[in-house]
Amino acid sequence: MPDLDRTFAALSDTTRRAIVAHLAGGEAPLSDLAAPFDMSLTAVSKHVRVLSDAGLVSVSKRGRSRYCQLKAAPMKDAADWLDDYRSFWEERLEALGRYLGEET
Amino acid sequence: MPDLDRTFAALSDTTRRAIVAHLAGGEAPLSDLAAPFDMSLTAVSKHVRVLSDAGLVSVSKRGRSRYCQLKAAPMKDAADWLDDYRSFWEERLEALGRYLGEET
DNA sequence: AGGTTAGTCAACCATATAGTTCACTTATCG
DNA sequence: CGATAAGTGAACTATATGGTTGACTAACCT
Repeated sequence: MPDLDRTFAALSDTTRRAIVAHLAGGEAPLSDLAAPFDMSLTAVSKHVRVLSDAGLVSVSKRGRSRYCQLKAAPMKDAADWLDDYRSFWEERLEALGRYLGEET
Repeated sequence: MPDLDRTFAALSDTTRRAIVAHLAGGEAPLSDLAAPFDMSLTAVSKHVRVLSDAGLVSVSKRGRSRYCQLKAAPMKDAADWLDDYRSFWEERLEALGRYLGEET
């Protein structure tokens, strides 16, 4: 599976995006990541594996904990892909704004 | 399914991203979209449906063709989500660059 | 040593995706 | 009218996802 496929797929789940948001504040062990969710630790572990397979997160054992860390590169790759179309949506939304605002 | 879930999921397929790229150049009928792919028209039709369910594309009948048009808003929503973490990855990648470049 | 905490693994279930083929409807062309 | 082109819909297959539970391993704390 191409990298971008896996990156976007990894980001296509609310739980995983919340995990990414959590990790943006610094590394955290699995159990910390799991705490906010009404879901088994196993389920969170699988979400982290999806993120890790996509390269969005790296996991390192320390004692009995698995510390997860957000990785920059795939985030940037996804943002870069979208940025190629930034001019497209900015023009459209500006045009819409002008239409709704009826200015001039 | 939350909007962002569907948007990212829609973008998590190479074929669909290629369709988006094609449509960024202007609207096109399904058969034009399908032409570059070694895949049945039915398959492409299903891809377009995924994009359309995600709000990324609108489809309008004209004659016997279905013209597809790229929609701006969900693209921007996805980019906005990623942008929240832009500072994160820029810092990381800059730090990496400094390390590799060994400047100062 | 014994108990608790952190996490994985395997099995299972339900649903979604990505593709196929075949049959069908519409619309255009001659 | 009849042929062709554009596209949908249904049925099918294979694989992935998102979740569960239960058994297990590994580490830390008394």
